[in-house]
Amino acid sequence: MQEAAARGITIEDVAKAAAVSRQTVSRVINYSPRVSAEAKARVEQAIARLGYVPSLAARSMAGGGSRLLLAVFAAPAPGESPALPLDRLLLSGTSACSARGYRLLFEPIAPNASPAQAAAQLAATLGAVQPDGVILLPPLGKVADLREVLEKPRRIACETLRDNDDTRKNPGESAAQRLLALGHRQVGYITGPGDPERSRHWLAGYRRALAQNGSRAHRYFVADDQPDIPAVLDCAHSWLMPTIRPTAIITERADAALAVLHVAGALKLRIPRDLSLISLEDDPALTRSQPAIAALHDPAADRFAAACERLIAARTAAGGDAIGAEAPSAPTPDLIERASLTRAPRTI
Amino acid sequence: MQEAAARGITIEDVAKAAAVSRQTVSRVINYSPRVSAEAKARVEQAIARLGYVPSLAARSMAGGGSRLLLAVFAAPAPGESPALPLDRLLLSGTSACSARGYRLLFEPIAPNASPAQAAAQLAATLGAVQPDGVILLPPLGKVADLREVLEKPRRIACETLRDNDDTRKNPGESAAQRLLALGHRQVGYITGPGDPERSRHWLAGYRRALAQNGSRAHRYFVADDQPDIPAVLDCAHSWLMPTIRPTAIITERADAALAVLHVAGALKLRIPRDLSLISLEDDPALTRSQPAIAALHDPAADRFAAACERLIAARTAAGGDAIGAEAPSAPTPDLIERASLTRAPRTI
DNA sequence: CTGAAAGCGCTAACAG
DNA sequence: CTGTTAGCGCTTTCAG
Repeated sequence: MQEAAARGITIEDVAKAAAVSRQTVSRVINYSPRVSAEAKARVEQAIARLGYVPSLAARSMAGGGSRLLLAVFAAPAPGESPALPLDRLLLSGTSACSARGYRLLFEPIAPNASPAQAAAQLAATLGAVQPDGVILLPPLGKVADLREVLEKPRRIACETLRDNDDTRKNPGESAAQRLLALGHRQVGYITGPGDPERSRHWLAGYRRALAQNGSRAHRYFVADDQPDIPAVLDCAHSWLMPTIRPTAIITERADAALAVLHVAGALKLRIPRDLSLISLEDDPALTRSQPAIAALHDPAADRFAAACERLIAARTAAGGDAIGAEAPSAPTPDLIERASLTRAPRTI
Repeated sequence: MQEAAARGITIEDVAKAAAVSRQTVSRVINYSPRVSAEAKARVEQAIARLGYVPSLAARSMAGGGSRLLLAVFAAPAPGESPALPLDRLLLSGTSACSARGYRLLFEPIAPNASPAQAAAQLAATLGAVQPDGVILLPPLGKVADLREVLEKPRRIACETLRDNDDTRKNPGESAAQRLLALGHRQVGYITGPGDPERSRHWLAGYRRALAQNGSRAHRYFVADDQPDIPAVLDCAHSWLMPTIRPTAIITERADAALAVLHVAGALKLRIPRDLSLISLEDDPALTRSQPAIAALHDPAADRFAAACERLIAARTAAGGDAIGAEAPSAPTPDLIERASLTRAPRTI
């Protein structure tokens, strides 16, 4: 990377500098094993010296694959916030791709588009970009028209990131079960703003877990439809003020957990001794709070990165040439235990 | 768009179907004026019928421009949250680009990379992608090595999105001035977690505004270094409890504004009659709160989209061919007035 | 206004 | 193991 000059330097220049043919250079940059160690060394040196970088466009055109992945997502309606943690997906996906020499392109589907329109839009992008793989982000995995477009002209590798709920254990249920295992019976649940359907689903999981353990807290300590922080504060206060109160609270959102933490503090309740806390959404702020608050790990970003890796691996394998791709990183545990968690107190 | 089949259909197919040469088709899809209306119509019809979409790679290779824009940003260190509203940038940038047939690629620069390493990384990407333009997101605009890379081999059009602070009126100052204009003197300021340097800068603006108006509130009602919601709640409570209290509060973060709103409610203060509120960060939740909270509009996404548009327009103009690009959308006002704002009460 | 020719940088086939 | 020969689909340049 000495010269770092990238534009204008072609495979031809490298071939000349290394005194080999273009093909040999091509083989080297494509990790073909059929190159002598010596030639390979010369080529690699020339590449480094010249600062050669293969052109994506040329590779794509010559049939070597575009080395482009396309992530398709539903654009939020104006004024709405996206249903996906787009920033985290961008970060994890991009790094997964770039580690393997791939690039990731995000394609929004207009929020009000019909399935047919969405399919047409995707088809156009597919034709223009010719990605090596496509990831359908939720809830697009369910749209049949889109999947069809990926099969029709030429089958394109496709990964579908389903809603977490399809894969992950129901977060509400997981959290509740953990708390129940710690002996808690009076477990509260506070929903957050966001996709109401998701909330309903998670809440149902929580209710299920509690019911199975004979707790009735889910009849009393459930705050449904709590959009903002003021409401959460009110709710927490009304729950924690009386003598009969929850010994543990689950919140869907990180800021809600923080709010509960504050109310507890104001009421002289010690965390976790008097009250255990779990947030269903993780956030750096939960690490810094006093005490730190346990949270469920959202695997969306990890699974997205994994999907990218699979897509890339698929093409690499199909190409036949072996390239030492690092193993996908180990999965993170579901629940990140932090100081906000402890056994239920003896007295109810 | 009848067939929507995109792959495999080339300019050649269209030319045949329209009974013209490839060139004429090329001229049509590039909006060249030198085509007879009749030929143009035939071509356009053929394109629609066949579902033809020009290949980016081929266009790029033939020298027609890659129709790719590259947005370079500093990746946050692991565990940190990004300094930029990446999701909003992605949304606005992507839509600005796709409206003109362009695509946007995000390139993270490793957080611990030296300027030289960053430059090498950018050079590599430049060589591979050959974008028609590059946007350097803050704080990368200041890195000389990066700008140099964009000049050296072949000058690449570049827009630099500077920190808001460089362009926008200091948000802390703006908000304070608005409040002062409304007659407020006791104006409080609550920082939020995030870039401490930014906080310092905004806070300084607030202080300046107050000092120029002879208020001393900035000596008493400033909560610096308030990382989380619990702390904000404590702070708001301690300010609003006494008889001598601020008549207006500025918060850097939306959730902090919501927290203050709650505390005020608990203390039976009516908003905005007893307390005016401005958040320096806007958020949909501020619309839904009771009452809605005024906020400063963050122009980052708009300016990013505008930068993309400029880059595209530059290349289009250079190409010489006229394409009717819509005028960039009108700028949004700085301060979004909402119900949380009113004149200061007569009594101090 | 239209067409023909040439080539962008690379990789898939084939030979050697 | 290496080199040669063809294009990929499009745009440029140059002729009509």
